[in-house]
Amino acid sequence: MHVVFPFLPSLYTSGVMIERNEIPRPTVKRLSLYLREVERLIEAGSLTISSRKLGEKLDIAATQVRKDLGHFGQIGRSGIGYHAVNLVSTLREVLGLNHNWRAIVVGAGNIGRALLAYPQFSQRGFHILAAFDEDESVTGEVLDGIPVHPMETLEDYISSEDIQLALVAVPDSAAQSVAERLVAAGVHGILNFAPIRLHLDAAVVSVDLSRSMETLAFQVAHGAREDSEG
Amino acid sequence: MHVVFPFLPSLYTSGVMIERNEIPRPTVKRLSLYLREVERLIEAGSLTISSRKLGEKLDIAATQVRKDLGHFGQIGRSGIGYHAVNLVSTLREVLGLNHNWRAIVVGAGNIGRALLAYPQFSQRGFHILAAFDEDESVTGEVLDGIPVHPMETLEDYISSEDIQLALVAVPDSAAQSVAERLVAAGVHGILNFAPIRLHLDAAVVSVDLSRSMETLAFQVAHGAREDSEG
DNA sequence: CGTTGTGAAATGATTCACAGCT
DNA sequence: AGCTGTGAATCATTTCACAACG
Repeated sequence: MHVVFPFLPSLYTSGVMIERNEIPRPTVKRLSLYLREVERLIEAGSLTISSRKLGEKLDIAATQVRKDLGHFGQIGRSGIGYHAVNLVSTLREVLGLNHNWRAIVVGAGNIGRALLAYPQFSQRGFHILAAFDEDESVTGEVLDGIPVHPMETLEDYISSEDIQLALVAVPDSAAQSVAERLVAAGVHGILNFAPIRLHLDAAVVSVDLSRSMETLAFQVAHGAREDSEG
Repeated sequence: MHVVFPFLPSLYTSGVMIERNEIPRPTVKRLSLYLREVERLIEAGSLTISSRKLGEKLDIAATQVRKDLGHFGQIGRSGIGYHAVNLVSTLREVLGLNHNWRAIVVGAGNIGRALLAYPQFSQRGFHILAAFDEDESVTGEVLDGIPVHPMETLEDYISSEDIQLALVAVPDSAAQSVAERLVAAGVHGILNFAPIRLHLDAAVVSVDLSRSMETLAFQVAHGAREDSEG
């Protein structure tokens, strides 16, 4: 399955040109890994990074790395590698991380609270501005510096605060209807923690903990000794 | 990439025969979805389930469903579909869910605590028996009915309690060394929440929240309107 | 007629091989 | 020598097409 760039004829922003074509889904998922690893290597003093060095750290073939990065034009230099700082900025640009994302958490149960306290989000430009919950014993409180509002105020908040992303950690039975409210109110992307397939006119990424555990159980039961994403 | 069944010449347990051959990785990841959906359909009164009905619910092509289930022998009936109850038991068997999995959580921070309270695990046969943390202010406590032990007792506990799985939610910098201790002490599978690639002689499934958010950001930034796993 | 199971074809992704640059 | 970029080849997965069954 491919993600199609719907821009015609090309997207040109802050120096990174992306031709109107397709980026394979597996590539998109690796971009995030590359970004994090390049940042680590810069931290460790690297000015320039070869596809081989990057691939070694991540257990990805060097030629795979080059094919992936090749989608963004000829950004490397023969005999040298990739300019580390430029590579970070290309990856951030492509992933959409230059945007300042405004997000909310819906559902202030155990998972919701863990998300409120997750420090990596704000470091990455994902700003969680509020949480929402149905339970009156929690609304009005401030958890980890983030206010919890009642569900009735959801739509008003999303439009007045210009919220683009929502992290949905509500009970399974409520997930579809909550997600519909979010999208109707203007949210464009949802990170879903309920183990159901949401049917929406929006981007959805799901984190399914039971499924991850079952994949793990399968691997252990069958003696597989190999990493995989959950 | 394939998961190879290391059994010769075949695995035969409680009625389900799996020939010694390979099951594609994408198939394994769908099995879990099938199981959950079939359970829901049984709940809703279905005795028999067709590949088309199952596929519709999950947005998976009917022929994909049939190819996937075809790995476990000829378990469907032409003109009828699959016997719902038998299908559940085949899927549970294949996924290794008949086993009573004994697990621990390492790291009793925000994510660790959310995992301790996650009800779906025990429903699925994953029993979390204890948590471990370095912080003395939390060791000795009981969270959601689960005791938190000090890290020094990790190895003894794993071997004496016969722990097979560990959910690792420790700081990034500690993840690799903690995971090594777990595997050395006898753990066979790790669900890893740190955004690093663990190098271990064990099955590893990783849940990477930042990466999921970045994949979501990419999709929103590029106008994709399609679900994906995180 | 609706359904499964399955070879064959098509599609998609990774790896190879190597030309060309530094 | 070490490196990127990329067409070609290989490998993996999905989809098609259809025979056989209920």
